[in-house]
Amino acid sequence: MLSERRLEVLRAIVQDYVGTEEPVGSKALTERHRLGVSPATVRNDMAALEEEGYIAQPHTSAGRIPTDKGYRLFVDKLAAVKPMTAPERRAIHNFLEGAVDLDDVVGRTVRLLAQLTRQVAVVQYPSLTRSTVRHVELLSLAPARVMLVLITDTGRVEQRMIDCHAPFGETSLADLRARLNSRVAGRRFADVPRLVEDLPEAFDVEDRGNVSTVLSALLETLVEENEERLMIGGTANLTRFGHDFPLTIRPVLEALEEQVVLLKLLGEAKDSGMTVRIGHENAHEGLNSTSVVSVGYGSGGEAVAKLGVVGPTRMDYPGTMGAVRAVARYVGQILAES
Amino acid sequence: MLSERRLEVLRAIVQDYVGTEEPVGSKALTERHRLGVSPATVRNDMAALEEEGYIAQPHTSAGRIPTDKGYRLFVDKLAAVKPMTAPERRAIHNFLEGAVDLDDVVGRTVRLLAQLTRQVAVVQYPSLTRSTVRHVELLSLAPARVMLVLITDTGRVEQRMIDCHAPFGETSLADLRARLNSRVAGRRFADVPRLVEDLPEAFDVEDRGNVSTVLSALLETLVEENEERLMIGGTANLTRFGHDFPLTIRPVLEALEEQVVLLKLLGEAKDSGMTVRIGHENAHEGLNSTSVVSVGYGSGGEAVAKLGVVGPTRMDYPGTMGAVRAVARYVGQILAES
DNA sequence: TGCTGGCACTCGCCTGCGGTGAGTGCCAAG
DNA sequence: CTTGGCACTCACCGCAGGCGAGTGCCAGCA
Repeated sequence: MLSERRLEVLRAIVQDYVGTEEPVGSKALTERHRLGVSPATVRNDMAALEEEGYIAQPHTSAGRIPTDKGYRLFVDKLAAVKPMTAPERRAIHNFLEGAVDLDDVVGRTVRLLAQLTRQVAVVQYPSLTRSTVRHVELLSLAPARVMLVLITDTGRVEQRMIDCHAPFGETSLADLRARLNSRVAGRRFADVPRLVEDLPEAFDVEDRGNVSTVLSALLETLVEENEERLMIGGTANLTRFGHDFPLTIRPVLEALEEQVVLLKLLGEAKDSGMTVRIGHENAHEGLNSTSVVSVGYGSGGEAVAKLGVVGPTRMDYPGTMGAVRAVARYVGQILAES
Repeated sequence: MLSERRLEVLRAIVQDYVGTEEPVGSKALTERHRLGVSPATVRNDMAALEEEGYIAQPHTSAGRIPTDKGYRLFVDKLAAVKPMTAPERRAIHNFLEGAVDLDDVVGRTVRLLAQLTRQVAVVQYPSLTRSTVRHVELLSLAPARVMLVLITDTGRVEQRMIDCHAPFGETSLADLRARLNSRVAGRRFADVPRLVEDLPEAFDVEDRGNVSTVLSALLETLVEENEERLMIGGTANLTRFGHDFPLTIRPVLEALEEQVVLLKLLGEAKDSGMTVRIGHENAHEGLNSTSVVSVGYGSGGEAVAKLGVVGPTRMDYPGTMGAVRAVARYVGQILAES
């Protein structure tokens, strides 16, 4: 177990390195922090910390930089989430409040988060699977062609074209629309399959095929998890990444383009509370030199989706975590209001 | 006026520089191209070309690189759009054909374009203003709350929440829905205002206020040009930009994040035919070291939106233009089919 | 046992220096 | 108008030396 002072030294190293982006040495440490001991002592502590794998030196006779393990310890034990100041909170609220629809909410959130953290922001659209149905609309576009429009309580709209085997009469369609809505409106997605199971039986034989087609399209839309969308922003902040650019930045940009990767990334995070994945803790190789801070957000008490930021492992964790948490809270509020 | 050979020299310079990314000298030119003259002659020609502002040297005693003006002459007079090969065309078609909805079409297009050109691709969603109405749906969510859903012939869906002053009866709403659709379905957006002008008169006095509210919401949705969305992809290709990275890439990333900037960028392009904006021809400062190749695409003969790529001024213009044109054509086809 | 000051050592970074070579401009001759 | 020749420029490369931040180790002291 590390002594109290050694933890203090580690904290100082992380803070200084995050600030200066340069390896930090024993002398500089004692000057900038009131550790109450001499550089020589600090050197001994550093040697111990290095032995344990919390810090490393890029080359002999240079200062130390924290390792992923060092950051991990810092985040778990040494850092407190930095709360936003009152003016910041007000600014967040004002900025989000002006949103006119869901796209706008997500767009504003991503811009806000990128600006606050000066990092790349990722915001997942409120997920379908946990929300409830507000309305299902069926439109006849051609005799044997129906458009299904699904409206959720989060304001999201999903549409889908359905080709029927046989012409679908306007009255039957209206009938189906009415029955469908009376059964599923206000219900959770997960409950829908059970609720519509016996619907075809209520129809004439000649319509049952079409009804089933429509219902299965509806169910597909509901479970289609890969339809989950997200928005990213603040990629320009990647330029502040480090000196040895092209090599570091390229895989990150590539990873960010793959929605699948990002969704998995956010999905891996714990459902409640904040998750911080540091460097190699990220499964995706391209993100091995980045840290991901993510958290769930939702309109009620429950999380319906996640958001987070991607930045260099060398990031201001307390500040970033504070910003992420605050933004998640306010987005939840905004969604609950609308 | 420049002599035939000098134009030939300029073409050779552009081609070599695009290939090697290094200033090209007189000797290398005569070796790689069959100009039929000696290096000394080429030197004279180069001096003349520099005098006219078509090429420049980064520093004394280095080779020449084309200026924006040089590239301009190259694309206007010296380069032919390189047609795609048959296998490439097949690949494009196959790749786009699997799309299941509009989002997917746009997503596939942007990925395809980025991959083909190895540059940043930008695809605008089919624009509302030029398309036609397929269906208007009105849903009563609460007594005095209506959701308007607008479906276009390009498969795009726009929704909007409307707060009414007074409760809007279900039957009146159904009436409005029916009348509205009979008037505007299949009509162009531009014609809608004229077509619905006298609609309120057909309703009872107590409903007129609500009808007007709904209609003005519809009209707003129609003209709301800033609702235009677009998708970008291939940002990882920015890493191939040049050596002096951070400075070049940052403003480009920033510009790409501003949808407004991009929409304006595409909007400036000619309606038909391909547009190439080179370096400082781009109004936005951040894109002064990039070229933008854009073209309209559409489901019928008419363009409904634009797409294009953003890359370094030092790009393979014939190849890029060929790819952009081919992709635009096939997207048009796909949209027409669906 | 743990902290401290001292000391020799390492090694990345900066600077200055000459050599090299690609590329240029100019000129006189064909 | 083209061409070969020639002197000149200047970015780039490699090398050596000095500087300095930072380290590890050790002996002395509380």
